[in-house]
Amino acid sequence: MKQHGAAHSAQRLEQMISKLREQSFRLTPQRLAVLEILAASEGHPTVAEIYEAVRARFPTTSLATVYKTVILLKELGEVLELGFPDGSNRYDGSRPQPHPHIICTACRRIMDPELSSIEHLNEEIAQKTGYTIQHHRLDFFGLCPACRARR
Amino acid sequence: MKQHGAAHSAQRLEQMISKLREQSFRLTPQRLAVLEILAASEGHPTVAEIYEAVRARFPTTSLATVYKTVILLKELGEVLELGFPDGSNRYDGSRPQPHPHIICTACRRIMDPELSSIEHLNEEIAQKTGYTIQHHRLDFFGLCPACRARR
DNA sequence: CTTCATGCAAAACATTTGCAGCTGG
DNA sequence: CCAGCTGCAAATGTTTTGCATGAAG
Repeated sequence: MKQHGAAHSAQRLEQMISKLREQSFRLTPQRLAVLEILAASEGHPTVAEIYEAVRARFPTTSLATVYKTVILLKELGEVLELGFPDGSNRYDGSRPQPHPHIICTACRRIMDPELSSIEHLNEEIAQKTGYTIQHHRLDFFGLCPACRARR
Repeated sequence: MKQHGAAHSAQRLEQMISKLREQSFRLTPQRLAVLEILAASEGHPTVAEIYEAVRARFPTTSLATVYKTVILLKELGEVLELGFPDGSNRYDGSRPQPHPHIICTACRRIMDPELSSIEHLNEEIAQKTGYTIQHHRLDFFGLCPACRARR
């Protein structure tokens, strides 16, 4: 269901670094640490989680810097921001293109399901509404098998 | 593309009132004002907008009460909450069931497009992942015809 | 009458900003 | 070197909470 972890992660990291260099952004150790965390993230970490992970590797990093870096990467299209109604924001640096998510409403875990027929929707909408579609967001909410069993 | 405004709005208001009575929640003037605004809302107002609209009719209402009422209605399933990555929350009291939205990234207007093949997706996901799907969220982002012309 | 709801102000959060000092290229 | 980045702390903005008062049922 997902690409091979380590290889994909290394590739993502390279891609992010290139993008920064391309646009003459500096590669500071703090930034690099954030990039590595995001590129390697299998889950969908919050800023606070990224901050903790970065600190383990580079202890003087500040929360503000993590925010600034994440925002920068988002603007460069190298990270996908997922905001939820409860105000929590999560980030996906592993797959920065929009893709569906499925969120367990009990354990709050987020997964990336495969789903074929979505690109189709963009076209249908464009045609019916006359809008130029830039991107979309599709989330499913429900109980994962483990949490369902636990009830 | 949408139900007839006034009739549908009145019907939604009745439905909300019934739901509150059913569960023995009190019908205060402040609540009623919020219900009316939400039931009649063609757009997708923010809490601040609801607050303003309610104040026009019932000037002593506090922001906290609007929040509490909106949260109550959300829990009763009578209002749909739409959170966005920028932290803004919007509410749809006119159609409380999940439905797709299309958001213009220039003028920020939100519309409700018709789209046939969504229920189908719930099933496909349930089958592929083993989750019990409770609800979903589908948003499209793009330029509306007016904003595109303006470029 | 007896809750439950309201309104106020303070608290709680998450995120952003201003700025002095540091540092990558 | 010096523009851009960092870290700190303060500011911001939104939503939540505690509690005394008021009113719905």
